[in-house]
Amino acid sequence: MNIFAQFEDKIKAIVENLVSDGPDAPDLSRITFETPRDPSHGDLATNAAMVLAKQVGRNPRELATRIAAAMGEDADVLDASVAGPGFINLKLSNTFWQSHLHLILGAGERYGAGLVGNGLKVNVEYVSANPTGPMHVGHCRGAVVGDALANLLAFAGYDVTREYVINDAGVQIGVLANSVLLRYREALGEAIGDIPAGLYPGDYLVPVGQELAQQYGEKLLAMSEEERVGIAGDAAVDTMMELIRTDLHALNVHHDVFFSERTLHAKHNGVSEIDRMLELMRQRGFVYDGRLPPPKGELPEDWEDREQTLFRSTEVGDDMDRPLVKSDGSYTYFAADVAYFQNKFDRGFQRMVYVLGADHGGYVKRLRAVARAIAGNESVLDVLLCQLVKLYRDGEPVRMSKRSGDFVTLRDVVDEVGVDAVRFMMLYRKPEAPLDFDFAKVTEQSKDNPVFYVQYAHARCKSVLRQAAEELAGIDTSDVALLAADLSLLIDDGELALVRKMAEYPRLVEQAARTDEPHRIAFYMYELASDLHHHWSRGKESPSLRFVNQENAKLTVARLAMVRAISAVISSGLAIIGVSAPEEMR
RNA sequence: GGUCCCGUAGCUCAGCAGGAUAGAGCGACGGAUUCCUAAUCCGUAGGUCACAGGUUCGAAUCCUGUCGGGAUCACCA
Repeated sequence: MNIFAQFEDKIKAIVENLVSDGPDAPDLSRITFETPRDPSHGDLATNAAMVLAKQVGRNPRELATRIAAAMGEDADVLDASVAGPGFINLKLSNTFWQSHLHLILGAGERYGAGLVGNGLKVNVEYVSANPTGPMHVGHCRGAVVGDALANLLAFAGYDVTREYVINDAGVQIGVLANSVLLRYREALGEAIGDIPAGLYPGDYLVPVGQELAQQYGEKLLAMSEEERVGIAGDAAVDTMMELIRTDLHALNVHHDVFFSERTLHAKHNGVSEIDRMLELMRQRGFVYDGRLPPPKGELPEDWEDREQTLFRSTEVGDDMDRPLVKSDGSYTYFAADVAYFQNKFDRGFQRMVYVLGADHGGYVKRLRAVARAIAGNESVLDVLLCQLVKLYRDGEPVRMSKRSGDFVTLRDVVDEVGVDAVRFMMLYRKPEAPLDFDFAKVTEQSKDNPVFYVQYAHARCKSVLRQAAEELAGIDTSDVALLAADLSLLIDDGELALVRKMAEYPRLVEQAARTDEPHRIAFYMYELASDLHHHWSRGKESPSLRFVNQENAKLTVARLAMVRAISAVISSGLAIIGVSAPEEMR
């Protein structure tokens, strides 16, 4: 339990006694503890009196005084005072913070873990880039955010499955296959000239064509169109997925399941998963045959009014019903997605998270409708919409087109800027804010990237531990020894402030997990690093505050214990972000 | 035109379940290095939280509307 919840429980017990004479039980849910912005207000502040005053018809300050008096009896509370409109400020004893530090040390990198998830089965789907080429820089954000979110949820106690959907069933795979076949003919010695419009021109398809030429010789040319395209498509998708996996690993992004969309289309005894889903939904009244009203405004040129198979998503919150079958008789992507959601539901996931780019914003209502239709409510669904990354080079916007083969790959960015810097940057702003990414600027100024600031703090902690071992003969800096340190020697306010900062971490993890906001971890890491650097520099002016004190081994060990705790928290947070925690930076 | 996201310091962005005097980095200016890593620290300057209403003890935060920017809008994925 985090210390805020701990004190909330304490105060609720007190409050229940104080106001139990009323007719209705008061609503205590809005009572919270915060760390006051101004440290002179104490360690913790609560709004309890103000929240309750109106409910029970009493003066907030009078109520606060009575609650504070009771709170002051608590062994951990040094002082409880009333301030402002009815805040109750608590000053906690040094003993409390010292014993909390002991608790952090005992938990180590698991401090703050496992507090909210309850083992709930969560599916996090992210990246899912089309297997038609290497990943470009635009995929970067969703990949990092999704991966960090999965790390965060797992840390918070959820049973997380990380999933990637391979869109290997649409028309783009046919285009890809034909693009590869062109490269195949090229490999056989044919002059192909310019790549025709409508096909993928990228050089990355050249090896696939060569591979086909080597494996099949000229045999493919003699095959039927369908067979040839099938073989080329399979080969291309396999190779592209290899590329993508390699790129993802370079970005330290990992998935548990690569789910092929084709499996939803594959017939077993003449029936596919989509067929079955459609039948089920038809029975439940969500699928019908009908006509859609034409789009508002200007009619698309190729608009045809026809009867088609529709999903009754208006029934469950969407703006319009959605087509499930295209005019050529094949299923729409949406049909596959409904079946895919059903598939996840059948696999027992209690919560489905989709990490999508902002260009999919219009898709969210549809997904909610699907969740309602299949799971009965939309609370099982969480959509994290990442705004797009605008890429600049020297202040000029970079135009990218996958069609023309002209784009900055994710790999280019990772190789030049470094995984740690890229990941931290992607997480150092909330996902719903647009992100400007100047390639040249990031590359040049990588030293200014906040990731190094945090990593340096971790390296500093490790450095202190090494230094102490060198300077004090016979000192034991093992975790076991530090856990046994006499922490009551830590009485400096700067030291205790660091413990207070660390004590915020478990609640932060809870909130970040609850709101799907991994970026909060990154910001907290920066703050904790800042606090450490600040305290460190105090040792320059006051040598008595330095962690390593050659005259006092016991004090040194106590301080090392605190340093060790900080390194554990930073290391834990960086692991969630997916950034390395270096032992030294030189 | 409909829907979704954004609007906070010169720039890039935080702001925790509505809480006390709105924060950080960069940029600018001024300082700190015989001392556990200066990849660091300290100080100064800089704000009508887009605008207008509403909810309440209290609003950058919640609701409504307006303005501005971005994304998206049958049969693509």
